[in-house]
Formats: sequence, structure tokens, C-alpha cells
Amino acid sequence: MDFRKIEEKWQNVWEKEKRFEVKNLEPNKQNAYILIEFPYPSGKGLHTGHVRSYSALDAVARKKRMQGYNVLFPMGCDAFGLEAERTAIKEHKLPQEIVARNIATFKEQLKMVGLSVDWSREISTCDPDYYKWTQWQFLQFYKHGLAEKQETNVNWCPNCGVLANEEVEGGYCCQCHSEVQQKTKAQWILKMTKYADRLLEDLKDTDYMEHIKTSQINWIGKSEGEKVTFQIKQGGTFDIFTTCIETIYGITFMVLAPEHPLVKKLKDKIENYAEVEAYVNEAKKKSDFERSELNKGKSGVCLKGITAINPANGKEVPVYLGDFVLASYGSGAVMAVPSHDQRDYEFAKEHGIDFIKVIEGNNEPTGCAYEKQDYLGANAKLINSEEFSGLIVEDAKKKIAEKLEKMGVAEKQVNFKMRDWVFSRQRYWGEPIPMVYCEHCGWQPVDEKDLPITLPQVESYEPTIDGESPLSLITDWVNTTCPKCGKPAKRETDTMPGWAGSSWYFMRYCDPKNDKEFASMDALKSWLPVDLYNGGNEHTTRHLLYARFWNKFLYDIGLSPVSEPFKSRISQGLVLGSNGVKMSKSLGNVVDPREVIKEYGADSLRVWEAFMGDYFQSVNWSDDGVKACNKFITKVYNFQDILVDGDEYSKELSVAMHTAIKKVTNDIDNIKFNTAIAALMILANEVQKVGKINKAEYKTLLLLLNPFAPHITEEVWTNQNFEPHIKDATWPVWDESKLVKDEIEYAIQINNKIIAREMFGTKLTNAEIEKQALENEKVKNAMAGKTFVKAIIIPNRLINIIAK
RNA sequence: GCCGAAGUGGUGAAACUGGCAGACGCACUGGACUCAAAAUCCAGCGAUGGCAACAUCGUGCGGGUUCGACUCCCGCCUUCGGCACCA
Repeated sequence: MDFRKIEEKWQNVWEKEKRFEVKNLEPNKQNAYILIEFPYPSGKGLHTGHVRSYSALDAVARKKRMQGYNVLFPMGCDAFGLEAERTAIKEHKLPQEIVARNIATFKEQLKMVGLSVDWSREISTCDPDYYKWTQWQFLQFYKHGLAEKQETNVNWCPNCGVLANEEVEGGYCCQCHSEVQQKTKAQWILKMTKYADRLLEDLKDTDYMEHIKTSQINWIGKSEGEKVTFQIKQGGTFDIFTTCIETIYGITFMVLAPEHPLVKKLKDKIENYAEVEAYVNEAKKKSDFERSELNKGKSGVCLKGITAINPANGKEVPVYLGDFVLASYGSGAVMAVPSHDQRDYEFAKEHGIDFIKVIEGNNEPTGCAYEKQDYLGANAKLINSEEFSGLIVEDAKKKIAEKLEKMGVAEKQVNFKMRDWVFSRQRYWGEPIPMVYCEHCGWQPVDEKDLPITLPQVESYEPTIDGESPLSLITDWVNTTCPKCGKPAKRETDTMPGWAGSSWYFMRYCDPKNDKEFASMDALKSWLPVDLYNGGNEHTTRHLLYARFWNKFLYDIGLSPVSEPFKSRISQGLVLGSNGVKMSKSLGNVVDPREVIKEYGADSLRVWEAFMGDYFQSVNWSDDGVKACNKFITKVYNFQDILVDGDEYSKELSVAMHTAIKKVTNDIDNIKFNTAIAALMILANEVQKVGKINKAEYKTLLLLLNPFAPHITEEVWTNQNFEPHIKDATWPVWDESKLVKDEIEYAIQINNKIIAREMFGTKLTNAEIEKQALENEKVKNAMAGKTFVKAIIIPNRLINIIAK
């Protein structure tokens, strides 16, 4: 049988009759939105790993359609980004060309797989009709005070200029492997931290896989504690943030970030200012990598002549600068309690500072700090803490906070690890940020009617040496007029990060051709929230945060109908190369689905990828299984030779049919494709044993297999002129009553050892089962000389007789 | 270091809510069909001992709970992902 020919035939039919195009509303149908993270069209094309998730979600979409849902299953390309730009530079072509070429390859590959995608809704983030709305949405962020130009640190490579975080690998540039440094630069940021609480809170309304939820929670990193104000004896104050206020009597020093503004303010009072200044400069030069990775040794310098006063007991303690303290978190200063914090412990050791122990418990470790994760909940008590000594830690925490709050030197504070979203990239291949700088009016948003601000097509777009965007060199493009006063002004030359376009693409699918708005409220209402969202694990955390944030903002300004865009989120396991490592061109272990499809057909590939293992677990690619699945499909195809008449399930196959329907239906719903295929194989084996299959049975088998092997099932269906047309056929349903058996085999155990197996009526009571079991010959023999104690009966499974 | 996912035959893996471990495949072995091969079909297939019926062991390691543990609890080991001084 020529699989390819059959598959091409049906793919063409589907395309011609626009089989999978959907309207936003369909009378008497419920909508379902099945979404797969759109691919980044890299030059490598798709590998068999992509096919795993695409065909899996396609199976879900196809089944839902047969169950009577109006299903949106769209596809597009996340086309802006560094890789296309880099490839373009290497090949001396325009990114536009590279992307067009890559998208063409992707589509060819995708179409060969036979996905039931509504291609009329295809989008690409680098299409001006699309990014016009990305820019428009940026303007809304700006107009609502959520976009702002701020001085922030950027990653800086001496060769390549400004780098995105994604380009920094372990402190080195991913391209030229130079050491990455930090540089302060004005950047656009989106104030995502304003949404931190809601991004955390609203997770409760979602049904993400547990580990995905956890990583959202960890990334947001909420911590609750106290902000405490410390007086400096020599004048001035500063705040610190702590989650361990109970250790305040254990403070023996304070540490400020090197960037802390107090350093300059106290200049005259610091006796060793030269040394301090040198340290600050040194810290500035260091990359984040050095500051974190290489410098666990806790470098620091004492501010001589400066002391801080512990508000709890009035004690004076020295103040240090230390670059382990991050200026960007909390208030850039910490209280140091070396007895109860490991970092403080190491710093104190390094610099010869005192320790004061303030907590005593019975699980104290030796040779390191006794930290909160150990003493909390361990019934530990305070010592050396004046009136709080003797209190249980948990009580002391409350009481000390109360005291300091009453004194007016402390207040409750919540901090987040999550930062605002640095939204500028000094790159060519991204959405231009639609802002104009005017000497008279400052930053001005581009007039909405002038959108999109398109990327100029230019010869040279390589990153500049000074770290400015390549767009800055294109003076024609840069020079414009101020939208406010009309005088000459300059365009913002930074572009948006790759994450921008992907933060709202699922909305555009709902209304992809709309040129009045990014999507109409009606269209959005009919599809959102996404019912099932699948994507790779690698960037789930950040993508979800960005997309959720973006949507929440649109929701707040009345442009999105839902506060959470995705009802559920799952992630497929990777398909690794046959050697157990990630597929990559350089390792030569990439398997192109086209090769497999040419040899065995798309249906075999799809069935195999469903069957190869648990969808959420990674697997090594092997094509042994493709052959097996091809065999299975051929077997089903050949059932045409043993087809007989019959509009009802035959007696011989009735139980097998209903069992399979139930199993396949539930397994697809529960994303257990491997066992769904196994159930179909079992059914096929049953048919083979019986030696014939009737129409009703064959139709059901074909429909159950259709989500996984859509081509061959439609081929057989059409060959046999089955009614109605397969596109109007409905998903089979099982009859639970047909699964009820009169008798079931039980295993009979005595003291957990299986002694016998016997059929038992399913209507028997436990007492009757026990009686019958004890009458079994083998049981009787085994019970000789033993005394019956009791019997444990697990319905339909086993009887365990306990005997002495 | 922290967080997350995982560890079951020669191999990919199943196992509902704690209830007969290894479903369904692959590979392998034997057989049927064939001049032969391929394809297909039938049978076997965790380990050890035994001619056998059968017995003992067996889900990374060590403990525990339970009549009963791949599954729950405690303590480890290994692999893979993510994050990295977050006060």
C-alpha cells in the first residue's frame, strides 16, 4: 500500500474543501480552543519531537470535533528573534528572507503530518499586520503608565554589544564566548511587578500541571517580612528587608550593596573612602556572573567610621559594603546575623566579625549557621534577646515585629523576586518600539493611526559596536517629527524582545484578519480562555508569566474578556535523539519527520509518537516502533478483507468494542495517548482472533483510530462508502451496562500468597464470596492445620484469607 | 546549594483510589506457509533452581506503616531539566 499517495490525496482534499476552517460561532455547538505553542521557525526545521506534540494535540482536536465541539486549532510562527538575525548575518541575507524560507519549510513539514489546522488563521509575529497590534498594545502599556524608560543594567559583550539574557550562557557571550559585563543603559521596561500579586493569586483559577504552577510561584518569589529602618550614628538612615525579624538581637553588622546611595552621601564620614571607592568600582566592573558565581567567598569592605544602630536594643554595629547584596532586591541592604544565616556566617568568618547566637533548638547543625528552615517548626527558643528570650521562635517573630512597628521603625513588607520586564533590545530583527524622542516634549508615543512603524529594509543590520540598536544608523528612518509639537525628533531605535509577539498571539488567532482592532471582544469572548495549551518545557515559566501579565493588563483596560488566558497548560516530554541527548544539528542526531513519513507514512509516525511512551516523559527516538505502528495500521486497513454485514456490534466483539471506546475516550481526555493506542491494538487483536469484523464494528474502530491516523481511516471509510461522511460522523460512545460481566476471576490468597484462582459471581455479597473461597479445594488443603482469622475482599480482584 | 521531573525485564513501557507487577509493543527463540526470502500467522519470552508440577527472589538503595507497597512515610544514591547569594 502506498501510504504517501493516500495521505497526499486526503491532505489535498482537506485543503481544497477547507475542512478545518472554523467560524467563531456555530449554532448549537460549544467552542473549544486547543492551542499548541507556535514554533520558532529556525533553520533546522521541525524534528520528530515537534511532531509528538503537534500530532497529540491534533488528536485531541479531532476527537473534540467528532464529539460535537466547534474546535479552534490554529498555527502560526513566532518569527522575530535572534536566531533568524544571526543566520541572516552569516548568510548575508535579510532576516525577512531567512524567515520566509524557514516558514516555508515548516509549513511543508507540518502539512505532511496532516494536522487539522485552520490555516486561514495562520499568523506570523513579524508580519506588519500583526506587529502593528503588538506596537499598539505597547502604546496602551505606555498610556497607562506601565511602560517607562529607565536606567538599568544590561549584559554587555565587548565584541557583540548588548546581549539579551537568553544570549548569556554562564556569564559568557553565546556567540564569541567573551566574558559578559554589566553596563548601565536606558531601557524600556514594562512594570510587570505591579501584577506580581495577581499573577501569583490567580494561579488558583488555572489548571496548569503542578510543576508548571510551582515554577510560576518560584519565579514570582513572594516573601513576606519586615522593612526595618536603621539609624546611622553619623547621620542618616537606611532601610533593610528581613523575613527573620526574630533574629534581630543577633545582628553583628550590616551590609549595603556597593551601589547603595548612602555610600556617596557618607563620603566625608567614611575614613577609608579611597578603599571603599575602589571596591565600588571593582564591583561595577564585575559581571553578574563574577559577583554570584566566582565570588561565594563573600568579598566586602568595612565602612570605617560608620556605625548603624540596632533599633531593637540600641546597639552599635559596623557597616560593610558587600556585593552579595543586590541593589535591585528589597532596599539593597541587609541586617547580618551570622549565627542564623549562612551567607552572613561566611561573610563574618571572612572578615572576622562577632557572632551572637539568639536561637537555641535541639536540631542545631555544627560548622554552619542555624537557619530558619531548621529552627522554624522545631520548637526552638530565643536566647540573648532581652524580654523575648525564652519565647518560641514563632511567637517571638510576631512580638518583636509588633514592638518595632509600635516604635515606628518597622512595617510589614512584601517583596518579590520577579523583576520588571526589560523590554528593549538593541537589535534589528524585532518590533520597533513606537516611541519618538523630542528635545522639547520628551518621549512621545507615536500616533496610533501611524502604526505600524515598520522595520526599514536595509543592507546592514548587525549590532553596533557601541551597543546602540542597528536602527540608529539608519538616519532616514530615525529622523521624524514630534507627534506633539511637530518639530524634528528621533525615533526610538530599540526593538522589542522575542517574547513580545508571543505574549498575545493566542488572541490574534481568534480574529486574525481584523484591521480595526487586535481582535474584537466578540471573537475573544467566543474562544477565551484557551481550553488546552501545550508547549515545551524550556521557556514555559517566562512565556506564561509574560502572556498572563499581558492579558491581565488588557483585561484591566477592558480589551480581554478573561483575567486568566489559559485554563490549562501541559508540557510534552522531549523526544531525544536515539543516543539519548537532545536533537541538534551539530550532533547529527536530528530526525526529519519528512524522512520517516516518506518511508512509513504520516499516520505511522503519528501513531508511533503517541504510543512511544508517557506524553510527559522524555523518550529516545527510535524508528523500530514506526515499523510496528505501520504494521498495526496495515492490519486495520486489511480488515476490509474480512468485513461482513451487521449494523450492531456482534456478540463476540461487543465487550471488546465497549471496552475500547471507554479506554480510548478517557485516555485522550487524560493525555494518555500511549495506552489509548495499546487499547486499539488490543481491539485489533480481538478482531483478528474472531476472524471477521462487521460494519458497525469497523466504523467504530476507524473513528477511534481517526484522531491518530486520520488519512488511512478516512481512506477506508470512503472505500467502503460508510455513512455518513466521516467528517459528519460522531465519536462513538460506550454502554457501561455492556461491560458488566456475570462472573469475574478472583485471585485467592492465604496470608498474601496466591493459592488459587476462581470465578466468582459479580452479584455475590462479601459473605458469600468468603464462603465460596473457603470451599475451594486448594484453599482447603492449604488451610489444613491453620485457623481462619479473617478474609479481606477487594471487589472484582482478590480475596486475602488471613490465617494462623 | 535550592526547586522540579524521573529511576520497573534484553528493550520502549503498563499498573484505576494501597490489591494478581511487566498490559501493549520492539528485539529474540521456536514453529507454520514458501523452492527460498520477505510479508503474514501461531507459540514462548523477569531472574535463579528443577525433567516437571513447583519453589525462592524481583519495581535505584536502606528502613518504616500495612493483612498487603512500583504506589504512602522517613533517610540516602543516581540521571535529566530549571534557578542561582532574593535577605
